[in-house]
Amino acid sequence: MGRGKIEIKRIENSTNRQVTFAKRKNGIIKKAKEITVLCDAKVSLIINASSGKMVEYNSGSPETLLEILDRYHSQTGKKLWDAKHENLSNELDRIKKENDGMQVQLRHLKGEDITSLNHSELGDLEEALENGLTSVRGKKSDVVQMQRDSHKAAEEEYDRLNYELHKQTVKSEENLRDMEYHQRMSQMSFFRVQPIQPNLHDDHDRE
Amino acid sequence: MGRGKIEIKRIENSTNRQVTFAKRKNGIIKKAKEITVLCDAKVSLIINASSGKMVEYNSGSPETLLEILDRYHSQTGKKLWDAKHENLSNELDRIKKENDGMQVQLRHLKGEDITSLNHSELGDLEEALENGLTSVRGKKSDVVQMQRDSHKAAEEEYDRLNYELHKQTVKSEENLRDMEYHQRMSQMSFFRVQPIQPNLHDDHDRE
DNA sequence: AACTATTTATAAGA
DNA sequence: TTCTTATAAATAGTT
Repeated sequence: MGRGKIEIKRIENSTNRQVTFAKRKNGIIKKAKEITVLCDAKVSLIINASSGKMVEYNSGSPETLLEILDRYHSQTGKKLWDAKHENLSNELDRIKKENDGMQVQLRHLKGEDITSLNHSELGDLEEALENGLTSVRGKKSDVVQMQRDSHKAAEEEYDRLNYELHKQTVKSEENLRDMEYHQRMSQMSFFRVQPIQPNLHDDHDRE
Repeated sequence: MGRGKIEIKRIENSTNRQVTFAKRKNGIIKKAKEITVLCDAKVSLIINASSGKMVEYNSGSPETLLEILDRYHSQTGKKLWDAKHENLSNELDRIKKENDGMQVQLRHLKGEDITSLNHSELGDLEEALENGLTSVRGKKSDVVQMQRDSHKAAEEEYDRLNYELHKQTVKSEENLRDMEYHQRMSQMSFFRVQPIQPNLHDDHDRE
């Protein structure tokens, strides 16, 4: 449709190609809008120029695009963006299974849901529980012992301090006694030695 | 473009609308193909009829569509399927945490990694283990009892069958004895009674 | 970016 | 439906 018919093959002239792209791009978008209105259709249209420029047309909101893509996905069964999610999805599945397994184990260890277990499984379970119990009790008694030890150490320290205090007290008392003794002694010499001293006045008087 | 000009508004006549949809849908797809070839463009086109029927056109493979959508995503910054990814990611995190928690619990119940636990936690753990052990032992003894019961029942059945067999044997022996007795009797009568019987011939001879 | 000769798409009819 | 065809619309080449 134009001055001349063109073959449908890549337009080699770059300028020409860009012009044609712009024109036809608008044309397609216009058509998309028209069919949307005329026929109640939902259209998702994304056009990438080789230059990297991009345009889009969505009838309706981005959610509509998502809906369309969802339907595309479910109807065609093609992967599309699932490839992105595949790893995540797989990991989720794997971990969910792991989870379930552990949940069962936990319940068994708590003695729940064990109706379906046979005798040997119950034996294994019992053994595991016994081992756990032994281990936990050992640890617990360690903790108790440690507490006891630290308590004992504290008591010993207390005793030692008490003893020190006592020693100090005794020493102080001794010191006190000594002081009193000396004091008394000095008082005694004051009262009693004085008269014994030669009375110089007397002597003097006598001389 | 047609016999008459039409307004761009919803076509009320359903048949007409469907026809127009089919025609224009083809037209758009044709245009999409053309621009793809002419201008080196990448086009992703998905058209949904209100009826639910869907068509698509992608220049290139589904991966191209994915690429286009990727570019759409990165260029527009619009969410699109990120929401899905986010949900998945969140769930994965949640479950991983759950998993870790259970793993710790399991290790604790097995008596591992309990160094960091305090006395009260150890006490709780011990209690849980004891409960589990009680429950498992109870179940185990139930199972043993059941086995014993079934064994006993089997033995009783065996005894009963043995008794039946014995009865049968005794009966058979009695029958055998009876048979032998009767046989002997008949032999005896054959050997002994015969002579006692009136000898008809003799009688006859005698007569 | 506008123009326009032509081609192409398509609305209505068969 | 599909085909036909008159006509509207799109657009290639030109300015």
